[in-house]
Amino acid sequence: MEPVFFHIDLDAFFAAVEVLDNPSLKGKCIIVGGIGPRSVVSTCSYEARKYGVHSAMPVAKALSLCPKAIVLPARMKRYAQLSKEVMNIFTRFSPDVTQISIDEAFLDMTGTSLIYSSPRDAALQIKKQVFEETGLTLSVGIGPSRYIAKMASDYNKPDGLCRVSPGNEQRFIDAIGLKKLWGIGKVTLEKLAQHTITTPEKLRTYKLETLQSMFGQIQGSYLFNICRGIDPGIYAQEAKSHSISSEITFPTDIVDRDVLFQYLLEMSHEIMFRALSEGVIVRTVGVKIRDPEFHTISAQKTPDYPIYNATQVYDLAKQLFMNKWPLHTPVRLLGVGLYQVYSGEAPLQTGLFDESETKKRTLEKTVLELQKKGKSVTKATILHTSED
DNA sequence: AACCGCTTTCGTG
DNA sequence: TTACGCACGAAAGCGGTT
Repeated sequence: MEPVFFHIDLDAFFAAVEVLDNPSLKGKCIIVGGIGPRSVVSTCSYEARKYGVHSAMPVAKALSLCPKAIVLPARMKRYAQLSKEVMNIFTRFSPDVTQISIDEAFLDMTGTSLIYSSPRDAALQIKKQVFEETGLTLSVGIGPSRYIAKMASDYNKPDGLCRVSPGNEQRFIDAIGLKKLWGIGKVTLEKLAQHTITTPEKLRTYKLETLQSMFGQIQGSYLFNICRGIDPGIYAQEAKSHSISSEITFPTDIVDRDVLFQYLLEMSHEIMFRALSEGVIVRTVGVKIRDPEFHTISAQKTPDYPIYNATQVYDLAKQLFMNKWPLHTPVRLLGVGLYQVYSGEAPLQTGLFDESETKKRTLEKTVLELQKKGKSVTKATILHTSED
């Protein structure tokens, strides 16, 4: 049976939710993003986009382009709530819904022609139900593969609907151009341009082996495929290990080691709390540090034992920091991360804890439960733990 | 040759 | 005029070991 995929993208999602919750904002230039001096735009309303404002732009620059814009802080909890509602609506239309971000999902609609008169009709029904039940608009891309559907949803937005029928994949890719292809960013675009490759047509003149020697094995074959409208198949990932991290860009650069260590401590607790909530095994701890000139370094350590409490994370992070960062060098950004985070099913779980380690682990969980309950407790807990 | 640890780079929303 | 977050995954390249 002929495959049919939908890619659905909520329009200016964060900004749309803010308008939904405060209708007096309707029709205005809305920027959702950070409030600090070094923050960037997460999402902006289409009214703001007319002034050249876009995601990832520094808020200060956005305001110079569009001084009348209203800047609002992100309310992730609220967005997550509405996202869930919308995703639930999607499940009425397909048993195979894959959420890929807070505001995007793939639907495998293969075979649903028996239920809906056409893919277009199904898409219109989805748009209608989501709008009636939540007030949000969205854009739907329909195609013979997930990759094509993803490109199609971007083609005609907001409140868009675009279908690429089988056989037209390559024509469609040519129409949208290299810059808008999923997986080609600023750096790759520039590298392609240096080889005088500026269109998908030109890219197709290169042999697979040539592209692989130019861009590496994986990216070479990726480029070879997407410029022909062939799905690069990057969705089927067998869940291995993942990572949990936290980082902060300071409002002004920090030199004071004690202050930096205090941030390391708080972030260590926060990420280990998340790990323990998931009930996972952690193997690697890393830090990330950026100086005022944007030079960024990272350092990791994988001890030959698993990591089971926040104090361990902090001690390792502090060691890594001290080994890597010269005294008196200002820090713009500081981060801590857990890597090689395995689910409970991971082979490492069994037989690695002796009795006392198990006790410590249990204690840590209890402490972190307390932390959950309030800020004053959080502070006290962190201080207490650090002095132990 | 296969795998592991470490660091950097690139891309996404 | 400049201005540039955060969290995550994938991959490359290197040195090292099995």
